[in-house]
Amino acid sequence: MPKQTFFNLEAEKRQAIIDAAVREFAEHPFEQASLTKIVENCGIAKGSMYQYFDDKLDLYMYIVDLAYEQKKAYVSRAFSLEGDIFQILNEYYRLSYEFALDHPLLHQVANKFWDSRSAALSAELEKGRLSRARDFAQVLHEAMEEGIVNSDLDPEAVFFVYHAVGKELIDHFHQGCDDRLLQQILDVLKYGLAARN
Amino acid sequence: MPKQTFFNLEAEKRQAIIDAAVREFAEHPFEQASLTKIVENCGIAKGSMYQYFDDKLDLYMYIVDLAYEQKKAYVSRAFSLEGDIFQILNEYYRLSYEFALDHPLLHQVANKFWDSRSAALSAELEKGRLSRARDFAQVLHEAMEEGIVNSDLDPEAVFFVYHAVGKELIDHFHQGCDDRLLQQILDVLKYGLAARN
DNA sequence: CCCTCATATGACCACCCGGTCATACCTACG
DNA sequence: CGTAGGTATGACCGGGTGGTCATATGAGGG
Repeated sequence: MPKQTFFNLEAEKRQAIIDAAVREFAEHPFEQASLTKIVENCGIAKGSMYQYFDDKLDLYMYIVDLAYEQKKAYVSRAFSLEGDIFQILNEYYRLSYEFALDHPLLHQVANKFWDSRSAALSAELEKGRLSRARDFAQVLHEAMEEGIVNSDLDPEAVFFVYHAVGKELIDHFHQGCDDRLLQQILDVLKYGLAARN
Repeated sequence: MPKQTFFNLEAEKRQAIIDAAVREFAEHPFEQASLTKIVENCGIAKGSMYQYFDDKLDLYMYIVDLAYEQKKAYVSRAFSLEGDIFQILNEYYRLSYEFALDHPLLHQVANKFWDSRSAALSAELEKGRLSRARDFAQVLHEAMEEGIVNSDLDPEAVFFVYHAVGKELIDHFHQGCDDRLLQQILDVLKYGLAARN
């Protein structure tokens, strides 16, 4: 968490720091991102950064949280949608895509976070995965009870598949992902490969 | 490609270099792997490394290729299997898992390769993806013609899904992956979420 | 024996990193 | 005016990096 000093800053300066950090963390994973470049790009002294944040990790997690807060503002609408699980998933990925288009840098920050292999970040990663799993399990359970989703399937395995495909999808958003392909991919998951009768 | 000098080395010394490099690249992605540590761990001088390889990238690609050659020796059997596409996929991931158990370090090297974000590696990454896509498209096409696989699906989308799930699966092999979960995941892909009648 | 040529070496280079700290600055209050 | 406390600063630290190069070694052939 940033120190109080950071929040005492004039909004303009604070934003300059955030912007520079977002740009750096959008381009490089945590370990390869350079604090030195961030301070150069926002025109403050290296030492000042340590008046605002404990260390590089503190700054990073602040920026990642910020990116996820903004993403949540887009994506959470999907879960309050009236409709079956397939419509919800549809909307979820459509909104994720919209977020990626509107905030490409924040999107990349949030995205690169999942590639982190640092021991210091593994706990945060697991926390994020669990929170996603809970949201998904809820929706899936209802759909199985309603008979919309094949209840022979293992919910854990279903989440595994959606998590994997979701990650890869979101990875590919930056190269543009037409609605058609997105639809086709969700159809593959919906109908499965095996021919029906 | 390594220089001729490298192949003139006594087998034992050559292997020591390979082993040290494999260990380093199994633990760290290309950008964070340290040449200095590699030469320390195999007991040769830093300068000698540059008698054998052009630079760090040259060494890295040699090691990655080597890992993939070994992996192919395991995995290629799946494609010559008599049986439908589902049996082939089954065998493919089972063999991948076996490889990960038998050669955990090579497995990690091959695996981490896909996380590379360096511009210098993106061409190699795309080449690898295309080669996988071709193998897969072949099997998929046949299965669709035989009516085993739902031919309404977009082959590109099917590959996307399998590529994504395959990557995530293989990522998780190092935490042990019981056969049951693997089977369940493949079932999710096979039958799809939507209830059948 | 000497000359040649491939190979081995590690000190060294320039550069980068995250983080620190003595110092200076600035404002507000007494 | 003086002092106190929050803030800004950038030179500096120790340590790391990939890569180079003058020099040494060693084997083979004339």
